[in-house]
Amino acid sequence: MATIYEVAALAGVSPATVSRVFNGLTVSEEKQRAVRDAATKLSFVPNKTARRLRKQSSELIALLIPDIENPFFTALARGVEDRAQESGFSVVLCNTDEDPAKEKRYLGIAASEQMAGVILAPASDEVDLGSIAELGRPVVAVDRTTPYPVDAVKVDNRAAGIAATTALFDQGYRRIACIAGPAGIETTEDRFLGWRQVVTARRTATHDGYLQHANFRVDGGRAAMEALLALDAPPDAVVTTNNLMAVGALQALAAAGIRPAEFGLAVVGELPFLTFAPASVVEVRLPARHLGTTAASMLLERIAGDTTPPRTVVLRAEVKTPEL
Amino acid sequence: MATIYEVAALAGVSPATVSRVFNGLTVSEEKQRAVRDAATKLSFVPNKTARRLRKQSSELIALLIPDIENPFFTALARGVEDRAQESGFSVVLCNTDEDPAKEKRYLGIAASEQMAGVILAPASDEVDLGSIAELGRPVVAVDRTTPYPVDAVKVDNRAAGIAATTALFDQGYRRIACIAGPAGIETTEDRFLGWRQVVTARRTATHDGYLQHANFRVDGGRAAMEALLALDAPPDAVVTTNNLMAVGALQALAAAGIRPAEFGLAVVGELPFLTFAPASVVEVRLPARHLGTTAASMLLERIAGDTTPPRTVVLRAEVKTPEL
DNA sequence: GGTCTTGACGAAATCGATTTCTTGGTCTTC
DNA sequence: GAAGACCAAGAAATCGATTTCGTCAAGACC
Repeated sequence: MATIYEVAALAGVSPATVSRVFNGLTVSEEKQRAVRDAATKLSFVPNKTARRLRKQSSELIALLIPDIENPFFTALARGVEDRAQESGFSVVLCNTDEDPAKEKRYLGIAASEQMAGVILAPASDEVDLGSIAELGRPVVAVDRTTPYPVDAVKVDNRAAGIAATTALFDQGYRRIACIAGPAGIETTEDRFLGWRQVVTARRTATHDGYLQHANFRVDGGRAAMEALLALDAPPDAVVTTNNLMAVGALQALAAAGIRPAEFGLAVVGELPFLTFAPASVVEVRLPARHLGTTAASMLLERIAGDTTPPRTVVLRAEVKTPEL
Repeated sequence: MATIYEVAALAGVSPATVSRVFNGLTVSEEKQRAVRDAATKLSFVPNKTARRLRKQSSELIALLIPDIENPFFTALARGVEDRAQESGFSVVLCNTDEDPAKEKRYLGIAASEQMAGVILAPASDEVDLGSIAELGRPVVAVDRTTPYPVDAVKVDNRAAGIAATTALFDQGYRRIACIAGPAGIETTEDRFLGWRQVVTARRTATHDGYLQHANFRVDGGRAAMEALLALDAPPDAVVTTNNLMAVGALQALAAAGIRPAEFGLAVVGELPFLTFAPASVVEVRLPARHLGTTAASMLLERIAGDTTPPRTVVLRAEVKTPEL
């Protein structure tokens, strides 16, 4: 790999001039041509590391997501990537695995790699943005918010929970349970509050076991649904607060020999890779990709120097009731 | 962010000594303690960029995959990540989108960011590893191979295709079609050859349209299945050469009102997020995660200085026939 | 013609670590 | 006790870019 010095020597100019050519500063026509010729001849590519050391920043943005195997987050990642790409930034994807320790590690890496900024779907409330913040690097929280005064892009989760539950009610179900995620995680908390609000207001039947907490994954949803079916007065419908738990719930229903139409299911999120006609499931579709592009746009504005006070953008989910 | 100079000043030693402490070289007990105290007091973290500029290499490995929304590749990524993590390396995930241009861009980034190595699931045959190779950075091809003399980890795709087709034959199907991926991609090519071998050897019924080429995604599988069903002599079973196309095929079957048991389906890969009892589908499970860990192990060995000739590791897929 | 502004561009400093070179001191060894 | 071996540790070079500073020349203006 050729360096700027070799290019300079070949072109008969100083390294400074080569740098100026590559950074679009004023250089005379002829030297410019000489430099470019020399550069192509040596197939010169500026060393990003050296540049970064000098400039104290890079064209890399870190994206921290809690579960890379969840299609919601990969769709979000696509959004971030597409937007970043347009501005010449590259995205480093980091899988925190819902683990605050891993999250911390990656934030440290983002700092010591002098990445230009961070987009973060926090694994927990006690995320520590101190190290990033004191470097002055912008951070955008996505999907979930943080206690720090940073930009955020989220979904109106309460409304999504309400919409999901109301849709089931409107279909005639009157014993509506809820499979929520781990307690303490904001998104699932709000969606579950939406459910409770509707259930309370409409005075549907209820039962101690109608609220199940599960992990955010398929197995959690399956176990929760099995628990619901084992109640003496089982529900006739259920709201799951994320996509993967809905998959688990459907698996449990299938295993119990219950056909989709007999049992109402509403999911906050989208059922991934559905293989049967999904007409019988209410999906409250989250704008995953849009969350990503929005977060990336906000981050890029900050990187470009925007210093207005932190904003929080709230996107709406789109209800897709089955055509009956 | 404190620098090594500030630590040195506070500890009353030279920067060189601080560096030595952090790199485990011989330093007297007392200076070592002084340095560590100063470092913690200033919460010093070595600047990775400066280190990289000097050492000409980093603890970052690039993983280039063609489709981040395909669960096969995310599982593979998990494998890479887990293994890399153990050795203190971080993984930069790059989504090439099956696009040779994007792939090239990311390879350039990997080079100019002086990443320690690259794990690559090539988007096409004409991948250009020149820039990486001339830097002497190790490359491991995963899932698909390249024309370059580099390490590779792959699956015995031919055997997988044979296994899938044979399983359908054994279940009694005699009109077995194949939905293959885009022509020219090695994995799908080999799987399709496996299918053809069985179909020819067992002399099952055949038809011009029994081989469908589709893109690697859900919509491709669906379209291909629709085309199959529209034939005058439609097949009674189908082998799909990847996971997402199987999802599409199942969707098309469901839309046509054909129940799983009436039509044989074998998939090379795993059906993601299945919501019905999958007993009726033959899955030839690919060791996605294992591909990732193996590739990462090989790469890490190369990074550590292994200079033995390139190896190709071939893993076997595991057939999971439905319990009838 | 003389002073002032302007612009191109080279010399050298800089970013923050690692690593080579050097020095001064301690420890062996005959 | 002198010579050689060895070791801790500071001084300075180095990695490859960017950027400040200063110089020199050309053009503007009175």
